[in-house]
Amino acid sequence: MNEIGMQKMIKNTNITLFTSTDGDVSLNVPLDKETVWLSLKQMSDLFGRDKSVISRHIKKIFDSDELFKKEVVAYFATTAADGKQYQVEYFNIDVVLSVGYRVNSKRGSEFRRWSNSILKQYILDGFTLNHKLLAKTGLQTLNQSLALVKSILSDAAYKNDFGINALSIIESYAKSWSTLLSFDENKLAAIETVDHITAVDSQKIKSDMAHFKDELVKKGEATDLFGKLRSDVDIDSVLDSVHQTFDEVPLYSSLEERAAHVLYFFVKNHIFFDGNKRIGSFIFLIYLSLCSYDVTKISNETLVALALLVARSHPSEKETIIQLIMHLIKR
DNA sequence: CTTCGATGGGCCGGTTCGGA
DNA sequence: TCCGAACCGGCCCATCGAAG
Repeated sequence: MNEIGMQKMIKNTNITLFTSTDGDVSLNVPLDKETVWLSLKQMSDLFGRDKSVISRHIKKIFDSDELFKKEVVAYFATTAADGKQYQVEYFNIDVVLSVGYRVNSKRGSEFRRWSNSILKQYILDGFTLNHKLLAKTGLQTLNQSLALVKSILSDAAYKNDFGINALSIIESYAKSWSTLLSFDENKLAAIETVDHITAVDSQKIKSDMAHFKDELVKKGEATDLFGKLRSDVDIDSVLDSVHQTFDEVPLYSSLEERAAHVLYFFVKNHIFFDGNKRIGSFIFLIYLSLCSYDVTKISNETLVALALLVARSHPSEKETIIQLIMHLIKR
């Protein structure tokens, strides 16, 4: 027995959950579905209070929606003292804990100290968990949750705007989580797709950009400095740089890689007096769409996050950032 | 009909809180 | 600081439904 007098031992299919310091109580409780179940009588013995007291606490717990009866109650056939079989209500460990925190008795205090010590240990264990293991567990849980939510949202009742948007957000989040986890571990797998390089129409990009600026100026969200070139480096030279070759072999072989560099160069090189992040994001989208990429797959939130990530990154992190962008827009 | 488990009413004692 | 109302947690007991 430990210092607060509790012991836990497996006994056949039952478990001796708790023995008080005075040794008065030893409960054999059924184990089922990875939890323990206690009847009203057992909780009454456990906490040293009348059954009506326990019953009233449980009623309040359910009335206040702290717990939901259908989730925490089970009925087990129980042989009573008279030898008859009764269908008795049993309450799982969630109810036992809730009642334990409400009951004002010596055993209730012992129980609270015991459960607090367990909780404290769980918290400490949680903090010392390996970070990567935690992240992977989170990803696994997320994927399982995603599958569940998908199945729910596939129901006809949820085939509305809300359902479609919710599913889209969850799917994007799951993909981002996975990518960011790899990013965090610095082991993003290289994307090796190779596609036919088509020159983009830089005049089209420039005219769209001018139109973009006009719209922002009209809305008061940009000044004349927006998009004004800072030096003799112009848009064409940046676009040309992502299409450059070495010994007739393209330096950047995939659309993802070229687009990632477009975003990176425009955001990072500060070639404009104002609006580098917005223009970089805008040209990034135009570039992708000119290459027949479905830009609707990229949410506004993702675009903003990418631009900020590029802007705040250290130049030494360039390759990692490029890989991250490539994964997030991977077809 | 008897026994048992669950529930609720009535009552009591202790605590909390607001007003004088 | 005192007092009374309100609230809470507890016990006792009656009642009801289930089981045999």
